[in-house]
Amino acid sequence: MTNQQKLTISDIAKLANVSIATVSRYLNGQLNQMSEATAQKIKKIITETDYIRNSAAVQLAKKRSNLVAVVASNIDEYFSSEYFKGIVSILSAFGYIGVLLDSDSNLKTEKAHLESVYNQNFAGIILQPLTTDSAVIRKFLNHNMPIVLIDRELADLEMSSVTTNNFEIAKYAMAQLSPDSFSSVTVITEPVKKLSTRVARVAGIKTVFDQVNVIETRSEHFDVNQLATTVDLNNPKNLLVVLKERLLIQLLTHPSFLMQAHQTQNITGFIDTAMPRYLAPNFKFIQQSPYLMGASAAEILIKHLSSANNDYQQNIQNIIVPSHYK
Amino acid sequence: MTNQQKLTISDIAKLANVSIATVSRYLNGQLNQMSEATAQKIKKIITETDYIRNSAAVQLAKKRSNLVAVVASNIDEYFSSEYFKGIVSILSAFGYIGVLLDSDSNLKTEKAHLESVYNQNFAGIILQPLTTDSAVIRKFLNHNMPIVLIDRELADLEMSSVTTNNFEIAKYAMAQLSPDSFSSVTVITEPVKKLSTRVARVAGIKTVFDQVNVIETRSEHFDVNQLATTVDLNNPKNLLVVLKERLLIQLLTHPSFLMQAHQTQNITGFIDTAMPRYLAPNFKFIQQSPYLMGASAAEILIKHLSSANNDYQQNIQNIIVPSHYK
DNA sequence: TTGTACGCGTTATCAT
DNA sequence: ATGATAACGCGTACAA
Repeated sequence: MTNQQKLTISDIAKLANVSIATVSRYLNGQLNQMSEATAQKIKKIITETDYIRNSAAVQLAKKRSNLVAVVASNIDEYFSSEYFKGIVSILSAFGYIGVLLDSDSNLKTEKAHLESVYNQNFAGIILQPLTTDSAVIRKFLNHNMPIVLIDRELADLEMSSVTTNNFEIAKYAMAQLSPDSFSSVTVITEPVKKLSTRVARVAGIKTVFDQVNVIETRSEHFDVNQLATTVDLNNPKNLLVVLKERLLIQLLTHPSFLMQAHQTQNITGFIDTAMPRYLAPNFKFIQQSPYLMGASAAEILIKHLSSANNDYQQNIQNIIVPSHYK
Repeated sequence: MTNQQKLTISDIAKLANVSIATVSRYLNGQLNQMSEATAQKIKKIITETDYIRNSAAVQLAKKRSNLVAVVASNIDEYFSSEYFKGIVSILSAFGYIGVLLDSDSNLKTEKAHLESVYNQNFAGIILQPLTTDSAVIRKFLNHNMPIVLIDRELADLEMSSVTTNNFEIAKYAMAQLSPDSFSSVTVITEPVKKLSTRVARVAGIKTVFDQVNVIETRSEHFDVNQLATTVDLNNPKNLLVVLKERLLIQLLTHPSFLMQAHQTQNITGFIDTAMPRYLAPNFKFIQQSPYLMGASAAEILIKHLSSANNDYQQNIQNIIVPSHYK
């Protein structure tokens, strides 16, 4: 193991018998500003010595970073990893590198991350917000750090965002399920609070059904047996709508459901993977497109990044990536 | 939206009527080196102006970064997100921030990430390697950039790692399944190649069973129906061992298995979540502890980070976090 | 085509 | 307790 001292650009310059300016130009791809010979000379030295730039110095001099923070509400969700992949695919095409921070469904963690992102001068941030308090986020705008929201919006602050058509698709799905054959609906969801996503979904459902019973639970503590004590899971006149895939899967894998998997559909929900379809091949679900959402978010961010300093306001976009009931 | 220019430490110094040295001391928590009065004065200005340090400059001056890269082979796996959470929990306690890069099961992507990590001067890296080529990684060692491997090892290079007891637990699980009642074993796995994890698991199985048929597939293309044409899934004398949770779930949700869920166990596998247990409550599986593995990896990295420059070799640790058959 | 010299924002050493 | 100032490593006018 060779323990080389850190080489600097001036070391390379000396070794190549050129000035640091020339080396710097080489490093920045300005090859047309130098003779082929010197370019080769420099290239040789650099590969031989395995030299790498000090990116802190680069950032300081160039006044910009190429790191984009992606703050996910909880990476346990398949949804997160999928949109992250979408984000990275776009970002990397523009020379940015996307790094994932996990809020772990914890408001304090999210706040800490936002603080970090803020301090580490990332070039921009894509945020799936946990908080509904826009004050935490305003800071980014004040400091001209581009931000785009994904999955969820914030009520009282105008900024770029990528969401899905929660309200419309919920409404549409309900309409497809021949409302006449159900007398009531039970919605199973994580706590609705003010989260735009969940609020919109419930609202969409309520446009079709009058009798809507919303049951809030947390997936970590979700117990189907206990649920069965308050809800008649086998009542064919009661439609179950599950707003989160993990909860849906737990329901579908419950023995009472496995038995009736081929009967008339009396359960549906929002899904991100194909797994619910394995469990109930004949049922329809509301399928989101997280990868696409991520890609869109990244595209918007790139626009903000590559536009002049002060026109964040001008470039604000609110994109809706539709989900499908199928 | 106020469009403030970026404040620097010297701006703060002027506003507070002190020198930049004093402000710098304040920022670095050396409060005992100044009067209470000046500390308050500086604090006031900083909060009022919402000043933040330029971390590129800090890094340049301090010659160190507080970013740790976590390069996952594919974040679709629940396994990844779980160990990432474990990593972050330790890292953040030491003031480091962990950022996740996703290789997306793609060797080229992994290589690109390693290159990035290398160039962005992160403080260290935790890698779940896709490659079996240690040359790619040797560079990190050469440049004194601490690295610890997670989940998988590399044959020909000595470095810190955290793995599980793949061989032993596979062997143990086989022994528990009363080998006499099975005449053969079918192993279903993603391509084994040289991946240490899969190799060890298969080896463990083979110590107990002679008749082992290894079927390689990719989870994206996995088709249970097709598998059924070559393997008799309902043969009670044939034990199915699935090395990857996602494949296992697809098998368990297949109609033919749902029917026999309460019979004698003729299928098992490696799992990371509770989902397979929902599907087959009476079966036993090999459960890993990704969160713990992540935490261990981070602890090792911290040691490398906080020890002197040149003794990576001295601090090499190879930790095994056991999995359990239950 | 190539080189000199200054600036980027902060830390840390040495004075005072 | 506080201040002046030389690094840190690189980019980039401006010169040559």
